[in-house]
Amino acid sequence: MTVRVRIAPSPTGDPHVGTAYIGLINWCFARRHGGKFILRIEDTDRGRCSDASAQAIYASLKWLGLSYDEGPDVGGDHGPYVQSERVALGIYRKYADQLLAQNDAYRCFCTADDLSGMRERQLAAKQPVMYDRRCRALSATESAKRAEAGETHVVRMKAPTEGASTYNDRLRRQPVVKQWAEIDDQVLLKSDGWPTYHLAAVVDDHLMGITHVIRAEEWLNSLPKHLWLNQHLGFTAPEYVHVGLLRNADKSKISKRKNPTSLLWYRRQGYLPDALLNFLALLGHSHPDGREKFTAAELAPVFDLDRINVAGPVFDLAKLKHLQGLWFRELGPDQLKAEIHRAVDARVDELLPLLRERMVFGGDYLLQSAPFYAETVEPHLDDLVPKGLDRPQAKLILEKLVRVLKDHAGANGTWDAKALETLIGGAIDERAVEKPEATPAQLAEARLWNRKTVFMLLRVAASGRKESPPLFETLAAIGQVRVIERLAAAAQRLGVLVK
RNA sequence: GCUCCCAUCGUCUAGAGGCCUAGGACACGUCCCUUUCACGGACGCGACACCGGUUCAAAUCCGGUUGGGAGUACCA
Repeated sequence: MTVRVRIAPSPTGDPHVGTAYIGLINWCFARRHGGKFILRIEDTDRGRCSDASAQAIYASLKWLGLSYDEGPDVGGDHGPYVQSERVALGIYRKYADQLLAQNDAYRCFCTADDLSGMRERQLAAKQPVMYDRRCRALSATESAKRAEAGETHVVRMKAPTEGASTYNDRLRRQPVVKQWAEIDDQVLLKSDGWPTYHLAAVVDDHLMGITHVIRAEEWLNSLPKHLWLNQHLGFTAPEYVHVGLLRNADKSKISKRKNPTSLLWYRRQGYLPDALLNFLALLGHSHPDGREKFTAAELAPVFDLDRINVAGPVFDLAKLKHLQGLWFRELGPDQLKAEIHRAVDARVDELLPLLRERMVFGGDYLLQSAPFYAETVEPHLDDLVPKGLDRPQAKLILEKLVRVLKDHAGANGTWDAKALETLIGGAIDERAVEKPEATPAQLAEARLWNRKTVFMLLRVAASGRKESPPLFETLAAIGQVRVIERLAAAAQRLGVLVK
Protein backbone atom coordinates (compact mmCIF):
# COMPACT_ATOMS: atom_id res chain seq x y z
CA MET A 1 0.00 0.00 0.00
CA THR A 2 1.36 3.39 -0.98
CA VAL A 3 1.17 5.98 1.72
CA ARG A 4 -0.95 8.96 0.78
CA VAL A 5 -1.30 11.81 3.23
CA ARG A 6 -2.69 15.27 3.01
CA ILE A 7 -3.09 18.62 4.59
CA ALA A 8 -6.42 20.31 4.16
CA PRO A 9 -6.26 23.95 5.23
CA SER A 10 -9.12 26.36 4.99
CA PRO A 11 -8.33 29.48 3.02
CA THR A 12 -9.50 31.95 5.64
CA GLY A 13 -7.16 34.76 6.54
CA ASP A 14 -3.40 34.41 6.41
CA PRO A 15 -1.72 31.01 6.00
CA HIS A 16 -1.24 29.64 9.49
CA VAL A 17 1.88 28.40 11.19
CA GLY A 18 -0.16 25.41 12.36
CA THR A 19 -0.63 24.43 8.73
CA ALA A 20 3.15 24.47 8.32
CA TYR A 21 3.52 22.34 11.44
CA ILE A 22 1.04 19.67 10.40
CA GLY A 23 2.32 20.01 6.86
CA LEU A 24 5.87 19.27 7.91
CA ILE A 25 4.81 16.14 9.78
CA ASN A 26 2.77 14.86 6.87
CA TRP A 27 5.46 15.76 4.38
CA CYS A 28 8.11 13.89 6.38
CA PHE A 29 5.83 10.91 6.80
CA ALA A 30 5.16 10.75 3.06
CA ARG A 31 8.84 11.11 2.26
CA ARG A 32 9.85 8.50 4.78
CA HIS A 33 7.52 5.92 3.32
CA GLY A 34 7.91 6.80 -0.32
CA GLY A 35 4.35 8.07 -0.40
CA LYS A 36 2.49 11.06 -1.72
CA PHE A 37 1.83 14.34 0.01
CA ILE A 38 -1.34 16.08 -1.11
CA LEU A 39 -2.78 19.54 -0.65
CA ARG A 40 -6.53 19.97 -0.54
CA ILE A 41 -8.28 23.28 -0.03
CA GLU A 42 -11.33 23.11 2.20
CA ASP A 43 -13.37 26.14 1.30
CA THR A 44 -16.85 25.00 2.16
CA ASP A 45 -17.44 27.98 4.42
CA ARG A 46 -18.53 30.34 1.70
CA GLY A 47 -18.56 33.39 3.90
CA ARG A 48 -15.03 33.18 5.22
CA CYS A 49 -12.97 31.69 2.42
CA SER A 50 -11.21 33.61 -0.31
CA ASP A 51 -9.16 32.79 -3.35
CA ALA A 52 -6.45 35.24 -2.28
CA SER A 53 -6.05 33.26 0.88
CA ALA A 54 -5.75 30.01 -1.07
CA GLN A 55 -3.07 31.59 -3.24
CA ALA A 56 -1.20 32.63 -0.12
CA ILE A 57 -1.27 29.04 1.10
CA TYR A 58 0.30 27.79 -2.14
CA ALA A 59 2.95 30.49 -1.98
CA SER A 60 3.76 29.82 1.67
CA LEU A 61 4.13 26.09 1.21
CA LYS A 62 6.33 26.72 -1.77
CA TRP A 63 8.39 29.16 0.27
CA LEU A 64 8.86 26.56 2.97
CA GLY A 65 9.75 23.91 0.44
CA LEU A 66 6.93 21.62 1.56
CA SER A 67 6.21 20.57 -1.97
CA TYR A 68 3.09 18.56 -2.58
CA ASP A 69 2.71 15.87 -5.20
CA GLU A 70 -0.92 16.66 -5.87
CA GLY A 71 -2.89 19.82 -5.28
CA PRO A 72 -4.93 22.62 -6.78
CA ASP A 73 -2.09 24.35 -8.58
CA VAL A 74 -0.09 21.24 -9.46
CA GLY A 75 -2.83 18.86 -10.51
CA GLY A 76 -3.04 15.12 -9.95
CA ASP A 77 -5.25 12.12 -10.68
CA HIS A 78 -7.68 12.69 -7.84
CA GLY A 79 -8.78 16.23 -8.46
CA PRO A 80 -10.18 18.68 -8.31
CA TYR A 81 -8.38 19.53 -5.09
CA VAL A 82 -10.53 22.47 -4.09
CA GLN A 83 -13.74 21.51 -2.36
CA SER A 84 -15.86 24.27 -3.85
CA GLU A 85 -15.10 22.79 -7.26
CA ARG A 86 -16.11 19.41 -5.97
CA VAL A 87 -19.37 20.81 -4.68
CA ALA A 88 -20.11 21.99 -8.21
CA LEU A 89 -19.59 18.41 -9.36
CA GLY A 90 -22.27 17.21 -6.96
CA ILE A 91 -19.87 14.89 -5.17
CA TYR A 92 -20.99 15.49 -1.61
CA ARG A 93 -24.67 15.63 -2.39
CA LYS A 94 -24.41 12.17 -3.89
CA TYR A 95 -23.06 10.73 -0.66
CA ALA A 96 -25.59 12.62 1.42
CA ASP A 97 -28.30 11.12 -0.75
CA GLN A 98 -26.83 7.69 -0.23
CA LEU A 99 -27.05 8.09 3.53
CA LEU A 100 -30.59 9.40 3.22
CA ALA A 101 -31.56 6.42 1.08
CA GLN A 102 -30.00 4.06 3.59
CA ASN A 103 -31.93 5.74 6.37
CA ASP A 104 -28.63 6.66 8.00
CA ALA A 105 -29.35 10.35 7.67
CA TYR A 106 -32.44 12.55 7.74
CA ARG A 107 -33.59 15.97 6.73
CA CYS A 108 -33.94 18.48 9.52
CA PHE A 109 -36.25 21.42 9.02
CA CYS A 110 -35.54 23.17 12.30
CA THR A 111 -34.79 26.85 12.06
CA ALA A 112 -31.89 28.70 13.60
CA ASP A 113 -34.35 30.06 16.17
CA ASP A 114 -35.52 26.58 17.12
CA LEU A 115 -31.95 25.55 17.60
CA SER A 116 -30.82 28.52 19.66
CA GLY A 117 -33.87 28.22 21.91
CA MET A 118 -33.04 24.58 22.45
CA ARG A 119 -29.47 25.49 23.21
CA GLU A 120 -30.42 28.09 25.78
CA ARG A 121 -32.74 25.74 27.60
CA GLN A 122 -30.09 23.03 27.76
CA LEU A 123 -27.48 25.44 28.98
CA ALA A 124 -29.83 26.73 31.68
CA ALA A 125 -30.58 23.17 32.77
CA LYS A 126 -26.85 22.40 32.72
CA GLN A 127 -27.49 19.65 30.21
CA PRO A 128 -25.08 18.80 27.42
CA VAL A 129 -25.92 20.95 24.43
CA MET A 130 -27.25 18.73 21.67
CA TYR A 131 -29.85 18.70 18.96
CA ASP A 132 -32.95 17.00 20.37
CA ARG A 133 -33.49 15.03 17.16
CA ARG A 134 -37.10 15.99 16.77
CA CYS A 135 -36.87 15.80 12.97
CA ARG A 136 -35.79 12.19 13.16
CA ALA A 137 -39.42 11.34 13.82
CA LEU A 138 -40.52 12.69 10.45
CA SER A 139 -41.71 9.98 8.10
CA ALA A 140 -39.74 9.43 4.93
CA THR A 141 -42.67 10.49 2.81
CA GLU A 142 -43.33 13.69 4.74
CA SER A 143 -39.64 14.54 4.73
CA ALA A 144 -39.40 14.02 0.99
CA LYS A 145 -42.56 15.99 0.39
CA ARG A 146 -41.40 19.02 2.38
CA ALA A 147 -38.03 18.97 0.68
CA GLU A 148 -39.73 18.75 -2.68
CA ALA A 149 -41.85 21.74 -1.79
CA GLY A 150 -38.64 23.68 -1.37
CA GLU A 151 -38.64 23.96 2.39
CA THR A 152 -35.13 24.77 3.58
CA HIS A 153 -33.46 22.03 5.52
CA VAL A 154 -30.17 20.46 6.42
CA VAL A 155 -29.19 16.81 6.34
CA ARG A 156 -28.10 15.30 9.63
CA MET A 157 -26.42 12.01 10.35
CA LYS A 158 -28.43 9.51 12.37
CA ALA A 159 -25.93 8.94 15.11
CA PRO A 160 -26.30 5.77 17.16
CA THR A 161 -27.94 6.37 20.52
CA GLU A 162 -26.18 3.68 22.47
CA GLY A 163 -22.90 1.86 22.61
CA ALA A 164 -19.54 3.47 22.23
CA SER A 165 -17.03 4.35 19.59
CA THR A 166 -13.55 3.07 20.23
CA TYR A 167 -10.43 3.98 18.37
CA ASN A 168 -6.80 3.20 18.80
CA ASP A 169 -4.82 6.31 18.07
CA ARG A 170 -1.24 5.08 17.75
CA LEU A 171 0.06 8.05 19.72
CA ARG A 172 -2.10 7.47 22.77
CA ARG A 173 -1.62 4.83 25.41
CA GLN A 174 -5.31 4.06 25.85
CA PRO A 175 -7.95 3.54 23.17
CA VAL A 176 -10.09 6.64 22.78
CA VAL A 177 -13.58 5.66 23.87
CA LYS A 178 -16.58 7.89 23.36
CA GLN A 179 -20.19 7.08 24.20
CA TRP A 180 -22.57 7.53 21.27
CA ALA A 181 -25.17 8.93 23.61
CA GLU A 182 -23.01 11.99 23.91
CA ILE A 183 -22.62 12.52 20.21
CA ASP A 184 -24.81 14.88 18.31
CA ASP A 185 -26.61 14.30 15.03
CA GLN A 186 -24.04 16.23 13.08
CA VAL A 187 -25.17 18.36 10.18
CA LEU A 188 -23.72 16.86 7.01
CA LEU A 189 -25.22 19.09 4.37
CA LYS A 190 -25.99 22.72 5.16
CA SER A 191 -29.17 24.42 4.05
CA ASP A 192 -27.32 25.95 1.11
CA GLY A 193 -26.54 22.45 -0.07
CA TRP A 194 -22.85 22.66 0.77
CA PRO A 195 -21.26 19.98 2.91
CA THR A 196 -19.88 20.58 6.37
CA TYR A 197 -16.28 19.75 7.10
CA HIS A 198 -17.16 16.33 8.43
CA LEU A 199 -18.83 15.01 5.32
CA ALA A 200 -16.49 16.72 2.88
CA ALA A 201 -13.31 15.58 4.59
CA VAL A 202 -14.37 11.96 4.94
CA VAL A 203 -15.60 11.75 1.37
CA ASP A 204 -12.53 13.40 -0.07
CA ASP A 205 -10.08 11.43 2.01
CA HIS A 206 -11.69 8.32 0.62
CA LEU A 207 -11.90 9.50 -2.96
CA MET A 208 -8.33 10.73 -2.86
CA GLY A 209 -7.07 7.45 -1.48
CA ILE A 210 -5.73 8.96 1.72
CA THR A 211 -4.20 6.26 3.90
CA HIS A 212 -3.29 8.29 6.98
CA VAL A 213 -5.00 11.36 8.29
CA ILE A 214 -2.46 13.07 10.49
CA ARG A 215 -4.09 16.14 11.94
CA ALA A 216 -4.34 18.27 15.06
CA GLU A 217 -5.88 17.16 18.31
CA GLU A 218 -8.80 19.52 17.97
CA TRP A 219 -10.37 16.88 15.74
CA LEU A 220 -10.19 14.06 18.23
CA ASN A 221 -13.64 14.78 19.63
CA SER A 222 -15.30 14.45 16.25
CA LEU A 223 -13.40 11.30 15.33
CA PRO A 224 -16.40 9.00 16.03
CA LYS A 225 -18.45 10.91 13.48
CA HIS A 226 -15.76 10.44 10.89
CA LEU A 227 -15.45 6.76 11.66
CA TRP A 228 -19.20 6.39 11.45
CA LEU A 229 -19.32 8.16 8.10
CA ASN A 230 -16.62 5.92 6.69
CA GLN A 231 -18.48 2.86 7.85
CA HIS A 232 -21.90 3.88 6.61
CA LEU A 233 -20.60 5.11 3.30
CA GLY A 234 -18.87 1.77 2.85
CA PHE A 235 -15.36 3.19 2.90
CA THR A 236 -12.26 1.66 4.35
CA ALA A 237 -11.30 4.30 6.88
CA PRO A 238 -7.81 5.77 6.76
CA GLU A 239 -5.72 5.62 9.88
CA TYR A 240 -6.37 8.67 12.01
CA VAL A 241 -3.54 10.14 14.05
CA HIS A 242 -3.92 13.19 16.26
CA VAL A 243 -0.97 15.32 17.23
CA GLY A 244 -0.83 18.04 19.86
CA LEU A 245 -1.85 21.61 19.24
CA LEU A 246 0.72 24.39 19.18
CA ARG A 247 0.27 26.59 22.27
CA ASN A 248 0.74 30.13 23.47
CA ALA A 249 2.93 30.74 26.50
CA ASP A 250 -0.18 30.40 28.70
CA LYS A 251 -0.78 26.96 27.14
CA SER A 252 -3.92 27.94 25.28
CA LYS A 253 -4.24 27.01 21.61
CA ILE A 254 -1.91 29.23 19.58
CA SER A 255 -3.57 32.47 18.57
CA LYS A 256 -2.92 35.59 16.60
CA ARG A 257 -3.33 37.78 19.67
CA LYS A 258 -0.53 36.11 21.57
CA ASN A 259 1.83 34.93 18.85
CA PRO A 260 2.66 35.65 15.26
CA THR A 261 0.70 32.92 13.48
CA SER A 262 0.89 34.14 9.92
CA LEU A 263 3.44 32.49 7.69
CA LEU A 264 3.48 35.74 5.75
CA TRP A 265 4.76 37.46 8.85
CA TYR A 266 7.70 35.09 9.26
CA ARG A 267 8.63 35.53 5.68
CA ARG A 268 8.39 39.32 5.82
CA GLN A 269 10.34 39.33 9.03
CA GLY A 270 13.23 37.60 7.31
CA TYR A 271 12.97 34.16 8.86
CA LEU A 272 14.57 31.50 6.72
CA PRO A 273 12.41 28.53 5.71
CA ASP A 274 15.02 26.12 7.02
CA ALA A 275 15.05 27.86 10.38
CA LEU A 276 11.28 27.85 10.75
CA LEU A 277 11.01 24.24 9.66
CA ASN A 278 13.86 23.24 11.96
CA PHE A 279 12.10 24.92 14.86
CA LEU A 280 8.77 23.31 14.03
CA ALA A 281 10.46 19.94 13.74
CA LEU A 282 11.64 20.28 17.32
CA LEU A 283 8.12 20.78 18.64
CA GLY A 284 6.54 17.55 19.75
CA HIS A 285 9.41 15.46 18.54
CA SER A 286 13.14 15.31 18.15
CA HIS A 287 15.76 14.05 15.78
CA PRO A 288 16.52 10.41 16.66
CA ASP A 289 20.24 11.21 16.74
CA GLY A 290 19.67 14.04 19.16
CA ARG A 291 20.69 16.61 16.59
CA GLU A 292 19.22 20.07 17.12
CA LYS A 293 19.99 21.56 13.75
CA PHE A 294 18.76 19.84 10.62
CA THR A 295 16.69 20.39 7.50
CA ALA A 296 13.34 18.85 6.74
CA ALA A 297 15.03 16.80 4.04
CA GLU A 298 17.49 15.48 6.60
CA LEU A 299 14.72 14.61 9.01
CA ALA A 300 12.43 12.88 6.54
CA PRO A 301 14.43 9.65 6.06
CA VAL A 302 14.56 9.02 9.80
CA PHE A 303 11.17 10.50 10.66
CA ASP A 304 9.16 8.28 12.97
CA LEU A 305 5.52 9.14 13.48
CA ASP A 306 5.39 7.04 16.62
CA ARG A 307 7.92 9.28 18.34
CA ILE A 308 5.61 12.26 18.31
CA ASN A 309 4.71 13.65 21.67
CA VAL A 310 1.03 14.53 21.91
CA ALA A 311 1.33 17.09 24.70
CA GLY A 312 0.87 20.44 22.99
CA PRO A 313 4.19 22.28 22.80
CA VAL A 314 4.52 25.96 23.67
CA PHE A 315 5.64 28.01 20.72
CA ASP A 316 8.78 29.83 21.88
CA LEU A 317 9.92 32.60 19.59
CA ALA A 318 13.25 32.91 21.43
CA LYS A 319 14.25 29.44 20.34
CA LEU A 320 13.15 30.08 16.78
CA LYS A 321 15.33 33.16 16.78
CA HIS A 322 18.32 31.17 17.94
CA LEU A 323 17.86 28.66 15.15
CA GLN A 324 17.37 31.49 12.70
CA GLY A 325 20.78 32.87 13.70
CA LEU A 326 22.39 29.49 13.18
CA TRP A 327 20.95 29.16 9.69
CA PHE A 328 21.44 32.76 8.71
CA ARG A 329 25.14 32.82 9.50
CA GLU A 330 25.63 29.85 7.25
CA LEU A 331 24.37 31.66 4.17
CA GLY A 332 26.80 32.32 1.35
CA PRO A 333 27.61 35.88 0.21
CA ASP A 334 25.00 35.97 -2.53
CA GLN A 335 22.25 34.62 -0.33
CA LEU A 336 23.27 37.03 2.37
CA LYS A 337 23.01 39.93 -0.03
CA ALA A 338 19.61 38.76 -1.14
CA GLU A 339 18.44 38.60 2.47
CA ILE A 340 19.70 42.10 3.14
CA HIS A 341 17.86 43.45 0.13
CA ARG A 342 14.77 41.60 1.11
CA ALA A 343 14.90 43.05 4.60
CA VAL A 344 15.36 46.61 3.39
CA ASP A 345 12.75 46.27 0.67
CA ALA A 346 10.18 45.05 3.13
CA ARG A 347 9.73 48.57 4.49
CA VAL A 348 11.49 50.96 2.16
CA ASP A 349 8.38 52.17 0.37
CA GLU A 350 6.68 52.90 3.62
CA LEU A 351 9.66 54.62 5.26
CA LEU A 352 11.07 56.66 2.42
CA PRO A 353 8.42 59.39 2.46
CA LEU A 354 9.16 59.82 6.13
CA LEU A 355 12.92 59.94 5.86
CA ARG A 356 13.67 61.64 2.57
CA GLU A 357 13.54 65.19 3.93
CA ARG A 358 16.49 64.55 6.13
CA MET A 359 18.49 62.64 3.53
CA VAL A 360 21.31 63.96 1.37
CA PHE A 361 22.75 60.69 0.07
CA GLY A 362 21.31 57.26 -0.55
CA GLY A 363 23.43 55.84 2.21
CA ASP A 364 21.79 58.15 4.71
CA TYR A 365 18.86 55.77 4.60
CA LEU A 366 20.84 53.14 6.40
CA LEU A 367 21.49 55.23 9.44
CA GLN A 368 18.20 57.05 9.62
CA SER A 369 16.00 54.03 9.10
CA ALA A 370 17.70 51.90 11.71
CA PRO A 371 15.21 52.58 14.54
CA PHE A 372 12.41 51.32 12.31
CA TYR A 373 14.06 48.03 11.49
CA ALA A 374 15.86 47.28 14.73
CA GLU A 375 14.17 45.12 17.28
CA THR A 376 15.47 47.20 20.17
CA VAL A 377 17.07 50.55 20.59
CA GLU A 378 19.58 51.84 23.12
CA PRO A 379 19.29 55.51 23.85
CA HIS A 380 22.01 57.20 25.88
CA LEU A 381 20.94 57.54 29.43
CA ASP A 382 21.71 61.24 29.37
CA ASP A 383 19.45 61.79 26.39
CA LEU A 384 16.63 60.14 28.26
CA VAL A 385 16.63 62.97 30.76
CA PRO A 386 15.64 66.11 28.83
CA LYS A 387 16.46 69.53 30.16
CA GLY A 388 14.17 70.52 32.97
CA LEU A 389 13.67 66.99 34.23
CA ASP A 390 15.57 64.73 36.56
CA ARG A 391 15.72 60.97 36.29
CA PRO A 392 12.81 60.06 38.54
CA GLN A 393 10.67 62.62 36.77
CA ALA A 394 11.52 61.26 33.34
CA LYS A 395 10.81 57.79 34.59
CA LEU A 396 7.46 58.85 36.01
CA ILE A 397 6.40 60.46 32.76
CA LEU A 398 7.41 57.43 30.70
CA GLU A 399 5.56 55.08 32.99
CA LYS A 400 2.41 57.11 32.77
CA LEU A 401 2.67 57.26 29.00
CA VAL A 402 3.16 53.52 28.82
CA ARG A 403 -0.05 53.11 30.74
CA VAL A 404 -1.91 55.47 28.41
CA LEU A 405 -0.62 53.61 25.34
CA LYS A 406 -1.41 50.23 26.79
CA ASP A 407 -4.97 51.24 27.60
CA HIS A 408 -5.28 52.53 24.09
CA ALA A 409 -3.97 49.24 22.73
CA GLY A 410 -6.25 47.25 25.02
CA ALA A 411 -9.22 49.20 23.69
CA ASN A 412 -8.10 48.32 20.14
CA GLY A 413 -7.45 51.98 19.38
CA THR A 414 -6.06 53.06 16.03
CA TRP A 415 -2.30 53.36 15.77
CA ASP A 416 -1.56 56.12 13.30
CA ALA A 417 0.08 59.52 13.58
CA LYS A 418 -3.17 61.39 13.93
CA ALA A 419 -4.64 59.16 16.58
CA LEU A 420 -1.39 59.25 18.52
CA GLU A 421 -1.26 63.01 18.44
CA THR A 422 -4.74 63.21 19.86
CA LEU A 423 -4.05 60.54 22.43
CA ILE A 424 -0.66 61.71 23.64
CA GLY A 425 -1.30 65.40 23.22
CA GLY A 426 -4.49 64.98 25.18
CA ALA A 427 -2.76 63.04 27.91
CA ILE A 428 -0.15 65.77 28.27
CA ASP A 429 -2.58 68.67 28.28
CA GLU A 430 -4.83 66.97 30.75
CA ARG A 431 -1.99 66.58 33.22
CA ALA A 432 -0.48 69.98 32.58
CA VAL A 433 -3.40 71.98 33.94
CA GLU A 434 -2.66 73.51 37.32
CA LYS A 435 -5.88 73.04 39.17
CA PRO A 436 -6.46 75.68 41.87
CA GLU A 437 -7.22 73.03 44.48
CA ALA A 438 -4.10 70.99 43.66
CA THR A 439 -1.55 70.17 46.30
CA PRO A 440 1.98 71.57 45.86
CA ALA A 441 3.17 68.16 44.73
CA GLN A 442 0.48 67.97 42.09
CA LEU A 443 1.33 71.45 40.92
CA ALA A 444 4.96 70.51 40.60
CA GLU A 445 4.05 67.46 38.53
CA ALA A 446 1.76 69.43 36.28
CA ARG A 447 4.64 71.68 35.37
CA LEU A 448 6.63 68.70 34.10
CA TRP A 449 4.04 67.93 31.48
CA ASN A 450 4.96 70.38 28.82
CA ARG A 451 4.86 69.27 25.25
CA LYS A 452 8.36 70.13 24.22
CA THR A 453 9.97 68.19 27.02
CA VAL A 454 7.70 65.18 26.84
CA PHE A 455 8.03 64.97 23.07
CA MET A 456 11.80 64.86 23.31
CA LEU A 457 11.62 62.20 25.97
CA LEU A 458 9.31 60.13 23.81
CA ARG A 459 11.44 60.57 20.74
CA VAL A 460 14.57 59.42 22.49
CA ALA A 461 12.95 56.52 24.29
CA ALA A 462 11.17 55.23 21.18
CA SER A 463 13.79 55.85 18.50
CA GLY A 464 16.99 55.94 20.53
CA ARG A 465 17.86 59.25 18.86
CA LYS A 466 17.46 62.94 19.47
CA GLU A 467 16.86 63.45 15.76
CA SER A 468 14.02 61.77 13.91
CA PRO A 469 11.14 62.48 11.57
CA PRO A 470 8.10 64.10 13.20
CA LEU A 471 7.35 62.36 16.48
CA PHE A 472 3.92 60.90 15.87
CA GLU A 473 4.75 59.62 12.44
CA THR A 474 7.84 58.08 13.90
CA LEU A 475 5.87 56.37 16.64
CA ALA A 476 3.30 55.18 14.15
CA ALA A 477 5.96 53.66 11.91
CA ILE A 478 7.82 51.96 14.74
CA GLY A 479 4.62 50.24 15.68
CA GLN A 480 2.50 49.79 18.74
CA VAL A 481 4.17 46.80 20.27
CA ARG A 482 7.70 48.09 19.90
CA VAL A 483 6.93 51.60 21.09
CA ILE A 484 5.38 50.30 24.27
CA GLU A 485 8.28 47.90 24.79
CA ARG A 486 10.86 50.61 24.23
CA LEU A 487 9.23 53.15 26.51
CA ALA A 488 8.89 50.57 29.25
CA ALA A 489 12.52 49.53 28.80
CA ALA A 490 13.66 53.15 28.97
CA ALA A 491 11.66 53.72 32.13
CA GLN A 492 13.25 50.68 33.65
CA ARG A 493 16.74 51.84 32.76
CA LEU A 494 16.04 55.19 34.37
CA GLY A 495 15.12 53.38 37.54
CA VAL A 496 18.37 51.44 37.74
CA LEU A 497 21.01 53.23 39.71
CA VAL A 498 24.44 53.41 38.15
CA LYS A 499 27.54 54.76 39.77
C1' G B 1 -21.79 22.37 32.89
C1' C B 2 -20.82 17.86 29.93
C1' U B 3 -17.21 14.83 27.08
C1' C B 4 -12.40 13.69 25.51
C1' C B 5 -7.04 14.33 25.62
C1' C B 6 -2.48 15.48 28.14
C1' A B 7 1.31 15.95 32.41
C1' U B 8 10.13 15.47 32.93
C1' C B 9 14.03 22.04 34.28
C1' G B 10 10.66 28.88 32.90
C1' U B 11 10.37 26.80 27.42
C1' C B 12 11.45 22.63 23.56
C1' U B 13 12.86 17.83 24.52
C1' A B 14 16.02 12.71 25.73
C1' G B 15 14.28 8.89 28.64
C1' A B 16 9.86 2.99 26.45
C1' G B 17 11.43 -0.95 34.86
C1' G B 18 17.57 -1.15 36.76
C1' C B 19 22.58 2.48 32.24
C1' C B 20 19.13 8.48 35.99
C1' U B 21 22.66 11.36 42.44
C1' A B 22 17.52 12.34 35.10
C1' G B 23 20.98 13.95 29.45
C1' G B 24 20.81 17.96 25.51
C1' A B 25 18.95 22.76 23.49
C1' C B 26 16.68 27.78 24.29
C1' A B 27 16.31 31.44 28.02
C1' C B 28 18.83 33.25 32.41
C1' G B 29 23.53 34.13 35.55
C1' U B 30 29.09 34.18 36.10
C1' C B 31 33.63 33.83 33.62
C1' C B 32 36.96 33.40 29.12
C1' C B 33 37.77 35.27 24.12
C1' U B 34 37.13 40.39 22.37
C1' U B 35 38.71 48.06 21.84
C1' U B 36 32.76 47.29 21.64
C1' C B 37 28.77 44.22 20.24
C1' A B 38 27.72 39.56 18.33
C1' C B 39 29.60 34.66 17.50
C1' G B 40 32.32 30.89 20.05
C1' G B 41 33.99 28.43 24.69
C1' A B 42 33.70 27.14 30.15
C1' C B 43 30.92 26.88 34.41
C1' G B 44 26.35 27.53 36.96
C1' C B 45 20.92 27.82 37.93
C1' G B 46 17.06 24.48 37.02
C1' A B 47 12.31 19.28 36.38
C1' C B 48 10.24 13.54 36.86
C1' A B 49 2.65 17.68 39.60
C1' C B 50 0.72 14.93 44.04
C1' C B 51 -0.98 10.40 46.64
C1' G B 52 -1.42 5.35 46.61
C1' G B 53 -0.41 0.55 44.32
C1' U B 54 2.47 -3.41 41.29
C1' U B 55 7.80 -4.85 41.53
C1' C B 56 13.85 -6.99 44.44
C1' A B 57 13.78 -2.25 41.53
C1' A B 58 9.38 3.15 38.66
C1' A B 59 10.33 9.35 35.56
C1' U B 60 9.03 4.86 33.01
C1' C B 61 3.27 0.06 34.49
C1' C B 62 -1.84 0.62 37.14
C1' G B 63 -5.53 3.58 40.01
C1' G B 64 -6.96 8.13 42.11
C1' U B 65 -6.24 13.47 43.00
C1' U B 66 -4.75 18.03 41.14
C1' G B 67 -3.46 20.98 37.12
C1' G B 68 -3.59 22.27 31.94
C1' G B 69 -5.78 21.88 27.07
C1' A B 70 -9.44 20.79 23.41
C1' G B 71 -14.39 19.90 21.77
C1' U B 72 -19.35 20.98 22.66
C1' A B 73 -21.66 25.52 15.30
C1' C B 74 -25.74 25.01 9.08
C1' C B 75 -16.45 27.19 11.25
C1' A B 76 -12.94 24.39 9.90
